[in-house]
Amino acid sequence: MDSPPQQTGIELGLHAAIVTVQQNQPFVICVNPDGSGGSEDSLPFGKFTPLAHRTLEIGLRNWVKEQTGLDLGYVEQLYTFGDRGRHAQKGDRGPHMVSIGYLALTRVRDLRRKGVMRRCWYDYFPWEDWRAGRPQMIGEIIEPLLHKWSRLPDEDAGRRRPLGRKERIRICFGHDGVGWDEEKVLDRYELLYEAGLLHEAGRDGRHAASLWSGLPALGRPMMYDHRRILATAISRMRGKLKYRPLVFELLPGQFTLYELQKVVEAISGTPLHKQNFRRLVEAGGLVEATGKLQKSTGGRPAKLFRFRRTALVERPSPGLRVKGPGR
Amino acid sequence: MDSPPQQTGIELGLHAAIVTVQQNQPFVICVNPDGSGGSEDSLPFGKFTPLAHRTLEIGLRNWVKEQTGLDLGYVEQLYTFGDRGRHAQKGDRGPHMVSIGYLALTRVRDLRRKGVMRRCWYDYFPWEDWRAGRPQMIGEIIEPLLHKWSRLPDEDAGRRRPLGRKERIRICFGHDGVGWDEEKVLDRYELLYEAGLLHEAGRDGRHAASLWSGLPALGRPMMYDHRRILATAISRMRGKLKYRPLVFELLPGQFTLYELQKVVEAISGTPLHKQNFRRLVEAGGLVEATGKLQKSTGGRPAKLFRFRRTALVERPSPGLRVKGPGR
DNA sequence: ATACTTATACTCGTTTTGAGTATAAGTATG
DNA sequence: CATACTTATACTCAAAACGAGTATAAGTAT
Repeated sequence: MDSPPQQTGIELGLHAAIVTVQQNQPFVICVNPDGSGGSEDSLPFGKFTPLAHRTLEIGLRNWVKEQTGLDLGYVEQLYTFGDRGRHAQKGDRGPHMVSIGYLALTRVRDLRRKGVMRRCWYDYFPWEDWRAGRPQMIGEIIEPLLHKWSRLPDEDAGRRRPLGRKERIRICFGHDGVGWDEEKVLDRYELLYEAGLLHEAGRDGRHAASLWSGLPALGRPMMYDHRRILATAISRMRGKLKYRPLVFELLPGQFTLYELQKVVEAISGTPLHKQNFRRLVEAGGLVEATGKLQKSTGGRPAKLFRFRRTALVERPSPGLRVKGPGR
Repeated sequence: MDSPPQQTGIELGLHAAIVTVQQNQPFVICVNPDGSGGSEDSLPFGKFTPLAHRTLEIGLRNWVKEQTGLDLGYVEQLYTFGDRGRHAQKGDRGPHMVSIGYLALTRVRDLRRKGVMRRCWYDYFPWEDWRAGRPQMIGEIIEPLLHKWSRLPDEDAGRRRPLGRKERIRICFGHDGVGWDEEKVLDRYELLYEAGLLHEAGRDGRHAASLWSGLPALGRPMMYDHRRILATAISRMRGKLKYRPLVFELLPGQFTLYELQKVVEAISGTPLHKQNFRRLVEAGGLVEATGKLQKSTGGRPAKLFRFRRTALVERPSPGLRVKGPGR
């Protein structure tokens, strides 16, 4: 017998984008559901069960602990995703799935759990890494395809879209006098999604995949809408970096200013002027010298610093007001 | 017979903090469930039913339309609230309620619907309006009570609370060299809540209301956790104002720079230097003169301006980088 | 000893900001 | 219609912040 015709209810999923930085690379922690097979990467996630978990965040922490063995430190809610068809991949007619995405920061050193791994987030968003200059793929692959798309008929024009496709491309990818805004990670993801250039868009049936036949994959795809959640996480981190001392969650207790800079660059995806970064940080009062030195720099030993927790009390928005390369 | 022992499921509520500005006052739109009786104000809200609504936002728009008659323009998701006991007021053992809060902006002129009204948001948060200087109630009522609270034993100390109560009070209310940060609306709400100084805290059972017997109500309470949602909305608006052209959603098509300033002041709750505000706005390129004049100023006629939609294309973060009075 | 590395300090011209003063162009009042 | 009063707008000026360097310090590798 079939299961009874269950009233279509709602299930809440909790999803974590767990970020860590190592060797100057920003990583996100992934799980690969079928062991290590060919399936797509997925963020750790699980269902919220109000009977078991007093709060959403506790539920998230439990799922992450169970799936990855990690105890999370800093956790922040990002966004709730609830569009119908989000789980179209499954094709099931079960209860409607609504997902809450979280950003978590950690300093994890090794992941021993099988099926759990970290991956550089620029594997998923190669166009977001400007540390070595503008990525070639933007000019060579993305922009030509987007401009082709911008000339196709646009059924959405006008309706809730104050800007045309061409303008959106300019804003997102920075051209013709518009600068690159490293915070627009989600906008860029959504533009590429809408243009049908991402693998996920095919699942959604939004655009005939045939339109872009032979398209090289733009970044590594993820399960469901997990890449969108990750894009949201990166956007949030890049923005919040500037007015909240988030970075220190990713650094050890003591660090050199250059290490700090490299972490900020890894997250923001832009190179920074070393001398001015140092001036900014020291003037900001977020940090204090420990009196010790780091010898293994290869050159002059660097002073070690620590985060001044009390800085939170002194400054209205204690972040690293870094600015990218501008236009 | 009782209803069958229903498996405790999840219900998703959609809540809207609808903001509008009139006569230099920021308003939020409320509904009073029992007609216009003595019951507490509530934000428009309703259940998300995936069968009826394709997306969460569509669901929200429908509920708002049904309850208030308003067609919303700008809508933005704020936060998802899911703690157990949020609806403790009801005391029911039904399905667990999770709520998604939204911020909406509108230029509504008149609300004709019965039971629907607008109310100045500083009725709920009188300590947030610094336009005429530091509100007296902070020094005379809030701070004395908070300091009394800070001397009580703190069971949370250390655990997930890097800062002590005294430091949190200083950060939130700006004292001893710490400036007032108008964006910390939610932090202040939560501090007052934790201290048991808000009416809502009594419902939660967190603090014996008797501790503060004879306490004058700190701001007007709202149903459930609606005041927390409103605090989140105000925080978000005050922050986003600075890097997104939100204000223009609240202004008519044409406006003088002084009107623009008054709207910004109403939202941020701080006074601004008129000449510098004008310089900032004109330099920002967000606005262009229409060539017409507003005569009814009482003095020299003011030029009328309009929002330049294309400014979005030119600037990386096109907001009004206003700064409050600082410390 | 010499070249090379990285860290740190200082300089300098430009831009932005805070806080004004000065002037323009109306209305209200005697 | 002269005068005071109102509000709008323009301009000034010193302080601070910023972008892009040069200079110097203190190590390692050969």
